Amino acid sequence: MRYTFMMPELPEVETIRRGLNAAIINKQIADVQVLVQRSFPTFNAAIKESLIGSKIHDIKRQGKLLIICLNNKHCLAIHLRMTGQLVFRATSGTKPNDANGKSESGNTDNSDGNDCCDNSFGGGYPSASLVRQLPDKSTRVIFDFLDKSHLFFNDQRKFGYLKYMLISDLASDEFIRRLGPEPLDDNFTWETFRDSLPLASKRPIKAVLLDQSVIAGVGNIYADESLFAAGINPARAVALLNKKDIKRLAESIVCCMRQSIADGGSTMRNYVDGLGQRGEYLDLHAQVFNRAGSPCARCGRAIEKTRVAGRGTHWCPNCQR
DNA sequence: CACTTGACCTGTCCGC
DNA sequence: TGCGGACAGGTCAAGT
Repeated sequence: MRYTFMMPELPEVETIRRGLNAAIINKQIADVQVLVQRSFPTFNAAIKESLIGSKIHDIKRQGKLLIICLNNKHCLAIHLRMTGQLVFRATSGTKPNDANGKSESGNTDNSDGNDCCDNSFGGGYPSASLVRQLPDKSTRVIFDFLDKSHLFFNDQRKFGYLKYMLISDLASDEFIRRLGPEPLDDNFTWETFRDSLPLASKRPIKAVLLDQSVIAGVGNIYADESLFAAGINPARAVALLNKKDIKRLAESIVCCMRQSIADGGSTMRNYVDGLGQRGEYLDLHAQVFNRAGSPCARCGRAIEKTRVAGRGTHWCPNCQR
């Protein structure tokens, strides 16, 4: 089975949060199955007992971390890392005419609304033509709700994880405690960003943007895109940025992320043709990511792909100095 | 101390 | 067609 992947950075996680918010609030958990222990390392009989019977109360996000709050003072903190997905299915099983796999006509799924909400959150889910039966081999955790609907945590590469904890312990959680400012917070300003940057550092700005303690939620796509938008060479040392650069960069990060959320996030679709799935940021608005060799929208020179901070990095050598 | 690299995984793509 | 190897990216541990 081939399907698209979401690249879960802040806009994708926010898109998922909104979709789940519409789909699972107030649903009561009837059962939990952990198929791969490492995806939910602390899971045990006591946690299972605590989860069963609880209701989904709220869904929050901190950086790339999704937090499902329950009505029992606990929450599930979920990090999707790179290939994690949360897929809601209102009923179990697949569509009758899905039985022969991935026919091009699989749009049947969209026609009857809520039976499958793949496309509702994340954009990384299979397009309508690729509805797959769940669980599948990437399924790690299954939440069964009392109304017979399900939430699947799928994660091909097993890097993502679930954590069960008291809501009151969130603030002291080591991962959350270290997160830098949230670019989408109302009180986020370029000064906030500046104060969080290691201003004397010789590290490349791209590496620093990927550091979640500097700014929360930026990953490889939005690092590249916001550096392009700000006209800054990804390899430039932070110490060589001036006030104008920092200001432009802060604005670019916010702008790219807002645009991406409006587009439903980013989906890597190099495996399938698009058939109406969400997550169209890369198609509609990305300027450099995955566009090596294509002409720069600003100057026409070919976009290059190099390696910065050990990551594939896309940029325009002419526009980014 | 500052910074970089490798490990964790699995599936896909590319070249032979 | 099949196989091996490079590659993808978020985070943290280990290395320089």
